[in-house]
Amino acid sequence: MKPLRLFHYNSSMEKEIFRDFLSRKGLKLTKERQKILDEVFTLHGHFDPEGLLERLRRREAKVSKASVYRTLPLLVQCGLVEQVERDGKHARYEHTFGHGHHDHLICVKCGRVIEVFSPKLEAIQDDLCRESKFNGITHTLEIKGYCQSCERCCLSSPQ
Amino acid sequence: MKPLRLFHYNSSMEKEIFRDFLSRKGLKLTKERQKILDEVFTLHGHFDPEGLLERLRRREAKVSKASVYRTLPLLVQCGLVEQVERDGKHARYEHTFGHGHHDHLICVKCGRVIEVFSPKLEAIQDDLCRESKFNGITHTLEIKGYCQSCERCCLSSPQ
DNA sequence: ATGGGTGCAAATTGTTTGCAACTTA
DNA sequence: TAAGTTGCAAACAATTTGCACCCAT
Repeated sequence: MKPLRLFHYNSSMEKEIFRDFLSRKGLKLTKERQKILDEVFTLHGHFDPEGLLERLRRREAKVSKASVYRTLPLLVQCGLVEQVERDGKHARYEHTFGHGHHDHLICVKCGRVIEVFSPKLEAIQDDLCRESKFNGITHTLEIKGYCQSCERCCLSSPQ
Repeated sequence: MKPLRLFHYNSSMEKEIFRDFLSRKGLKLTKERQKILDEVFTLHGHFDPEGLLERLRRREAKVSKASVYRTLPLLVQCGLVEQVERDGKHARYEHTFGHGHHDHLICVKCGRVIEVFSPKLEAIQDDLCRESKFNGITHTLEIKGYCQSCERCCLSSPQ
């Protein structure tokens, strides 16, 4: 993990990671998988399969919906992408490599997402895992509530 | 909130809370809603709409699938139930009243769920919200990894 | 060349909804 | 009795899958 930080961020690193992962499982790095990987790391922030597909279409990239749905779990499995929220029916993802781990404050009124990070919080989670003899790999923390502007303008509205 | 702790836990309290919530919104406490509420507080642990419906059927309770799906959001809205995980397609819930807030360590190998709680962690979350001027209402923390027994026996198996 | 991968369209499946009849406040 | 609620079945929408052809390794 450490050495990576010494280099200038290189956009082909995630491709190498993905390729390694695939070959270790006897799978292939096809053009479609590459296009999907590129798009995921080009866009910053969260995305859902639908939106990703749309972005791919808006460029040249001809990738089918099925391939998007088949590739996302692979990206999650090899740790390049995380599933961050599943509100209603939509699964939402974000890429994690070169992005840094963080948690989310989600406004239930306007949907805004604020990214936060606290080393102390990470440390306490390690403690919790240790106490339960649990080998924690990843975690998701989502705090739902009201962001500043919704708090200000909608205080007394119903719901 | 305080007075409740002074009494021995009384199974009708959640009913009162639900009734109050409903009447405040001009809704009614129907037999179906009561049966659903009872079942949710009878079962301990997590559940999904499907499983809840099955349990209801296994007793006398004639409640339709539609009513289950229509009632669960109400229970969430009034704070008696929380949505805790959404893995694959299934939404999972648990009741919170008389149960105490806690977070989850989820084993990705065997699916076991360990409940944990840390006041320090809660406090740090409050800090995070304050820094972002965010009014946090609820939160969900899920740490995924390997529980002790899966760690022991499956260390080198693929995936 | 061979085994995995793709696109398409059809199938699945969890969840939502329209509606006529029924209950609760 | 007025307004919300139910059950049913049909509608939806996100995701998955079968299959014939295609392409990395």
